[in-house]
Amino acid sequence: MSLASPAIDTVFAALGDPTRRAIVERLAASEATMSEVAAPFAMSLSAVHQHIALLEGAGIVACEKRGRERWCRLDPRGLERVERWVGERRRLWERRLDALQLYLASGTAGTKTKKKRKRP
Amino acid sequence: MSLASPAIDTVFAALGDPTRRAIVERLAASEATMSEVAAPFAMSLSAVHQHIALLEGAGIVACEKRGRERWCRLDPRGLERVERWVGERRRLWERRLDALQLYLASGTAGTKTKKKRKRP
DNA sequence: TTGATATTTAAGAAAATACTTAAGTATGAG
DNA sequence: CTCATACTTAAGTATTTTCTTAAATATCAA
Repeated sequence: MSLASPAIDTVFAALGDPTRRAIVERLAASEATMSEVAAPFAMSLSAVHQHIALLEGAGIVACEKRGRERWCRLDPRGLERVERWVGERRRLWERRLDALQLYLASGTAGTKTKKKRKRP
Repeated sequence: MSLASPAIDTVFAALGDPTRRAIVERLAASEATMSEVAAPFAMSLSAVHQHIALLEGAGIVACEKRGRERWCRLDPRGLERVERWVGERRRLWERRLDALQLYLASGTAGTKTKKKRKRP
């Protein structure tokens, strides 16, 4: 029943493949059955099935069986986790850059890192 | 001289590997030389070198040689592209969900998709 | 029931990745 | 110049991933 979200590792690995990103792209437009998803690809249905299973395991896609068809749709929570992971790291680094800018602008550069130095 | 940014494909593939994400994580904290980056990992320096080269090729990390050391730091633009790609798809799908909610709430459900239907 | 459709599963070939070791090159210190 | 440090590069092995074919299973329709 998978209450815990899949390891972020799994999520990134899933998006690492171009076919799977194309599937995400397709499902961003609308939900679709497996055959519909598979149609544009030059590979067997079985291969696409495996890709979808992987996306499902990563929490990026959620599927539901209706009759003999499997309807697939995007699970925004999977993508959200990627955004958060990437965004957090980027902002962490950018804040550091900003701090450096301030530091350099303050004219303290070249003084090793003493507290403040009242100019002599 | 690489004016164009690397294919989004390359960027996602780069982040698909756990070691490389750990490197990103490390560099989000501060820039570092290759040896410093490599230190915590249980693999050869050569392997880490290859990972860093790949991250560089993907535009996620930017390096600069100072003397005999190679200093590496995060290039926020690489991560930003991932955020954008993922965010755009997620929002596209979520907007569609919202529209569906509205549609269902409007009491039009079950009427196939005619324009509006003034209630009879 | 019988046949067609829509997956699903299993097993293995093929291709791509991640690592290793070993042998380079470049730079700094003495 | 000589030695040690800090990477770099090349080549090959190992593992992982992707994709295929073939043989199920499940559902629908007549």
